[in-house]
Amino acid sequence: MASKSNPKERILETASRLFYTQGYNATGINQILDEAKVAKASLYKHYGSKDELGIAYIKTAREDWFNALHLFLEKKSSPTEKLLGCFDFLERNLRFNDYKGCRFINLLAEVSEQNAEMRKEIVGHKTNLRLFFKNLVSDIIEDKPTATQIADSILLLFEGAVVESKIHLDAWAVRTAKKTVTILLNNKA
Amino acid sequence: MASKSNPKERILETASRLFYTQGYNATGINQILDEAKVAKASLYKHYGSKDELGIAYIKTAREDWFNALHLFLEKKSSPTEKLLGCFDFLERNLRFNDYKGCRFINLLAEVSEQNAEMRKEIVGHKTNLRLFFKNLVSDIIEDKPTATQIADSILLLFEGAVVESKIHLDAWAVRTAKKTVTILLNNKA
DNA sequence: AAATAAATAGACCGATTTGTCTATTTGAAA
DNA sequence: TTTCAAATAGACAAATCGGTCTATTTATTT
Repeated sequence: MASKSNPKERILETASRLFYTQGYNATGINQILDEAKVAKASLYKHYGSKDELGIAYIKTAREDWFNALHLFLEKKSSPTEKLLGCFDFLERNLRFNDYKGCRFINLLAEVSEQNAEMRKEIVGHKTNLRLFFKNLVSDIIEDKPTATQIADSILLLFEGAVVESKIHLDAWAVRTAKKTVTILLNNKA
Repeated sequence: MASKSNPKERILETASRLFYTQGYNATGINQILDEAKVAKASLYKHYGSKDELGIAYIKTAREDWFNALHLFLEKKSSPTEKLLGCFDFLERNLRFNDYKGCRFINLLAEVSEQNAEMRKEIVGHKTNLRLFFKNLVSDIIEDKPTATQIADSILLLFEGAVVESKIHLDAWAVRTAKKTVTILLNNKA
């Protein structure tokens, strides 16, 4: 239960849920305080402002996301299995979150140039995701330019699937993306 | 000049620009009025509320988007040329708008379940885009399941390129997507 | 020129925003 | 038990939000 943790954690957990489901600008400080059952002074003591709470939110989201991915891929052995497993992970996650999409993409739509630190975290996360795919594909395909091209294509299919499943509230896009990844890999491997 | 058009048009033009660059929730009525140099009563006469202005915004954005696409593809003759031309159109557009991404995806991140009519317009637009690709690919690939699979893959590459270029403020994703489309088409055609 | 409609400026409203402050209570360590 | 920090409730502030209203001026039409 979130209500059992300490105030600082409760604030971040509640903010994380509300920022994700309602959006950052549409979520007010007072709603977070109400639902977290925490006093206002506690929020401004642990986090200095709403923006800093937003930064804490996106930073922990970064850690959580890759932690969950690596945990999911633990049992997979080959690079190909891991690559395809990413799309199973994605489908499970999107479904679990009622197709709310990607926290980072959603936030980026709201704070494009406003908060520089938020943007930095978002870009950093997506850069890591790009590198993650590149490293995996490099274990399968020797030719470097080809590996980069395929890896980036997988990235685009991945991101496209996230967005499209949020639009249509359905996971068909993720399965299509996964199928296309196998085609691309069989094509050049 | 926008300042030459009538108040109703000026409101929509200004709102369109601000909603796109700042986000819907982050843009207040008063800023729109200030920059459009229009009285508040004019806004509430022509559009009944901010939400209805938002709906008008996304409806005209729908029309404008496909109009611009069809105009861009006018000279292209073959389906393959048109498919690849979509990515040239995308690159030109994204660059022109300083990589602000997709109006529809951005708005969806802010009003997911709040405003049902906005969501309907967004989903409608993206459904049309999906059908657009499907029809084009169907002219190239006879086998229907294969055509659908390829068309949806192109859609995902397209959407992924939009998102990724917004993140990295660069068009490499669009060019990668375009290249992968040629691979997919040559693979099965 | 008179009549009518459109647009203007700007006061005003209640609600809400982020953020500050005081005063009190809780809880744990010394 | 005393002490000290952490958390609480809640008043308060200044700004902004979307939205309404009145009164005046500008344009258009007859």
